[in-house]
Amino acid sequence: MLRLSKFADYGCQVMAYMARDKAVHSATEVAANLGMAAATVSKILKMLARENLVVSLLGAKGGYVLARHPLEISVAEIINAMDGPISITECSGTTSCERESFCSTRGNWQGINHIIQDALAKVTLAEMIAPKPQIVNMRAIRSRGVPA
Amino acid sequence: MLRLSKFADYGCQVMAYMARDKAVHSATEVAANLGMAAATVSKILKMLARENLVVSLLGAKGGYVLARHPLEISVAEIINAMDGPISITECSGTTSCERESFCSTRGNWQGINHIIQDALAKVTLAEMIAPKPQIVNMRAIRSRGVPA
DNA sequence: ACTAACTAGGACTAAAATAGTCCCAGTTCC
DNA sequence: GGAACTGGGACTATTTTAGTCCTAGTTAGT
Repeated sequence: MLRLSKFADYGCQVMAYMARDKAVHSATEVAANLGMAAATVSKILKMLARENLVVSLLGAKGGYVLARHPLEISVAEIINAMDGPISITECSGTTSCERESFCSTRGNWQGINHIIQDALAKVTLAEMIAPKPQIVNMRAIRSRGVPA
Repeated sequence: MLRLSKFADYGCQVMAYMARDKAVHSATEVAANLGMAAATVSKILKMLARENLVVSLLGAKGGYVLARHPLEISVAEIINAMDGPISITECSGTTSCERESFCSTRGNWQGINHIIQDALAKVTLAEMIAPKPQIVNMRAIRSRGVPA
């Protein structure tokens, strides 16, 4: 139900790849290693650069490097960079919709948004690339058991 | 970033409308009251009925009623009914993708999915229609302050 | 100074998902 | 029997998304 665009997914993969070392990676190189089209990876890296998640180095031998340590980059940031601001519905608060009278639900959507935002903000890139999938939220596991 | 389809949004509105009383509501009536196209509302109610969130009554004077008490219907269920199963990425576990070697991130997506799923499962329809927007998650507020 | 290897940015196209409409068949009430 | 409904699916239009390509600008090496 909650769709994440492919870009957001790609974005995470690219970031995860780059997080493995501090070397400069060109778009072509990343593309080759991830088995993705060069043009697509290039586009994704441009987007990530614009949002300051990666730093671009111009010129020959240029490329991209993570802007921060993987521990300091959250999944929420990556998704934000690729798909725009997190919001589960269109009426995100600023614009008032005509149906507002019926839409007492709005406050709750916003609450839900916050919850999801929080959940994603807590997962760092470092956790994403952990070889053995790390458990994201210990409380959730304690109360519900380990997800299948 | 997390997009909810319009259908899911509509679905919640329709459910919220129906939750106000226990009367039988026809699709046309709901449509008129919510200011939506009759055909669209009809489609939405059919979907909700197929997922047993509303009960349909055939024939003249027929229509729809909530299948359960608003307190026992979660937002997650409504969204599920409209948009299919909750899943933030495409590789939801059963199918293995070719990129699996790079995709050590998968375990974490699943964890994130669970968190979001949980968050939505905790919000009931009754809470959604509460006149004063209820706070969904007290912990979140305590730790971060009331959302703007 | 020239060339090769890069990124920046945006225009553009193709493909797929979404939203929305319509139609016909079946059910029930009066 | 006719009117008022839902059930189900086919269909179309629209919007999003994904993906490609082109031109300009930057840097390293020779």
